[in-house]
Amino acid sequence: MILKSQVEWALHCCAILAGLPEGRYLSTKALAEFHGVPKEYLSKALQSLSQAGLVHTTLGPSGGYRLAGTPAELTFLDIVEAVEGKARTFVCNNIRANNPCRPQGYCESGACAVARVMWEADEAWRDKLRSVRLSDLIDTLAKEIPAELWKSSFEWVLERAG
Amino acid sequence: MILKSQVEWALHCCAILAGLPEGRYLSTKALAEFHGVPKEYLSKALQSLSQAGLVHTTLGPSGGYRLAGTPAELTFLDIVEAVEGKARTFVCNNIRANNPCRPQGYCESGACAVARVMWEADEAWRDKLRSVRLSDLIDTLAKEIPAELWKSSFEWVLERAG
DNA sequence: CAAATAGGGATATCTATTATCCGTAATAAC
DNA sequence: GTTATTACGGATAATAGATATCCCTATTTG
Repeated sequence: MILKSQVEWALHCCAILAGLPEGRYLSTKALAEFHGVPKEYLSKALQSLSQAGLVHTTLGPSGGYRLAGTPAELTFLDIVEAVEGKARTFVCNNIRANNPCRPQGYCESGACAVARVMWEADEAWRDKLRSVRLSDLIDTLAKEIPAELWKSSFEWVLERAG
Repeated sequence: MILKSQVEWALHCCAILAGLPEGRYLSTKALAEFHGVPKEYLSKALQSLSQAGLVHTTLGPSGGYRLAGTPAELTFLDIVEAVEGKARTFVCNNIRANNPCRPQGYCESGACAVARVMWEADEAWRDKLRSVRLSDLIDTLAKEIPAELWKSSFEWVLERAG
């Protein structure tokens, strides 16, 4: 069970978009080049972010993506769920229902106890992702990335932002 | 991203094995029939449990599986990891390394900040699974399953346990 | 009008999951 | 000892999902 690589791409892209000046947009092409990933496929991830309402888009030359809100309003969970979907990672196929000792027409009282535990773990995962905002990531990156690289990356983006 | 159905099977099988009297074994065939899942494929999941040391096996007629320890010594995480593997659910492909602004031969200081957050969430998931013991599940099931069904299921198993 | 863009659909490729089959060694019952 | 039954591992196939590419359309900028 491994998350799509698009999740990683989307997170990094949002981190870049978070540094974009007000009203500017960055294209799929620029984001793909910056991260060294295939443009066409990255486009699908960005469309997922768009459909989830996390980013705004504009068409035409100088078009592209910008965050729909502030980095503090966007959580890791928002981004992960936009790309990966909101479905639980554990699917209950209710195999207890195959128990040969069950009386005919027996009706379940509630969700399977096994599934409930797995779903609680799933929720713990989501809770953690919900607790980290994009702005937290930016703060961390600002501390860890050398000032020189931070600056040149910002300029690289500005040159291509419409 | 969805867990293997074998995870569900393994959890339910362990719940059954937990009720097995001391020194008795239950075969793949019986476990497969009880849960209504393909015997050959379930066998793979049980082999994973065996390789992880969670269950003991015996060959020959009246052979099969029993828990290696007590239900209180076995956690959900043990079972999930035995089947699903211990690998993290988020793989960092280090796409930050493709940043065109990076100086030649630039060396990472540590793990990517994005990956660290994703891995923390992964750990939160594992922490939750580690906190629930198989004995906890049995306690829950004992409360929720009608006494009649509980008893008949136990007898069904006993008839087939070697 | 021309160029560049997001968006969507169709399609292909690759990988992981799901599933089945068969041979081998070990064990228990007879 | 013989036979039946079992776990185990390897090989293989079928299916689904992830990864990736291509093309067409509508829209916007210059």
